[in-house]
Amino acid sequence: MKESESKLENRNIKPTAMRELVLSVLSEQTAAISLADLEQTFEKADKVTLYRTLKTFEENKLIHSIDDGTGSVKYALCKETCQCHPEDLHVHFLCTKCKKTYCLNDIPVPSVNLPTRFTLENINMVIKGICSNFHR
Amino acid sequence: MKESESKLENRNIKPTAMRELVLSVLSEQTAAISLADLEQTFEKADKVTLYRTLKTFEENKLIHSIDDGTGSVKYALCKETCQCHPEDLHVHFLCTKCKKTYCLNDIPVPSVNLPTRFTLENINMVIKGICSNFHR
DNA sequence: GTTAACTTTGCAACTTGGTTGCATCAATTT
DNA sequence: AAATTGATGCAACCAAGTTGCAAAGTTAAC
Repeated sequence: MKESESKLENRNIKPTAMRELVLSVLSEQTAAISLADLEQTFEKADKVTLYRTLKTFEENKLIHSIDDGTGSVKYALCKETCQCHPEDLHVHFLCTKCKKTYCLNDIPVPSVNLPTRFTLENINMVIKGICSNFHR
Repeated sequence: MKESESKLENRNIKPTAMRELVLSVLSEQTAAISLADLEQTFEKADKVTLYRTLKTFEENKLIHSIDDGTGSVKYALCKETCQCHPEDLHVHFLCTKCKKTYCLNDIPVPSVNLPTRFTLENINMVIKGICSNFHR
């Protein structure tokens, strides 16, 4: 069995050809990509199918979405063990020059002392700035 | 001179009637509000005017915007001294039950040790969960 | 192996939030 | 008062995301 196949099945996603393709595209990325980005890597693929594929992946925690404030949601692969719980989350970085959004996998989202009676479910932390590609 | 007038002028915003009205609505809020919310508080006001008013306010740092991932940007008043620099920023909280977005003014955005060659400009940190209104 | 049941895919069309262009109106300046 | 500048309002547009439905593909049952 192909690796992509088992990755999908591990997350209880039926491994169709389309899904394996999308997964492989996602695996190649160094930055998070949007639905539109994904669409453009395929010459001929329906936006809606890709959209639903991403939704399925996200629901099953194969990928996570990042709202970086640019108006288009980005997606990136989760780590094998990720359950998308607060302790699994990492910081994201949006470069205002190159417009790319990176997972800073090594930087966990810092914990916050919420006032009592506030229950935490999820945290979205996006840092904007200039990335190393523009500092060289 | 009215207080709202001077608040506007302090931020170099020409105090028109419309702008004073919008400012007063913003002042009344306990949660951040969207353009659509704002539109509804006025019986008769053009969406575009309100939109541009918010833009002007934001550019001049009278208010700040929060992208809470709901698909509509929210706005809230800045503190008097706010320059919207990283050290001025606070955490925001989106309640998944009541759908309101609150400024947690007392909780500064925690500082993050970025890898070298990453320059920080801004941070958006939104915590999702359930707010006190639903814990009573 | 054929039929039935279910899932995925693809097309069209729509919704919503945000945005721009342009004409009009108000206010400030000379 | 005429001229310049800025604010407002209407219409129309744009992009991202989303839904409905039919066609194609897959799986299961007989």
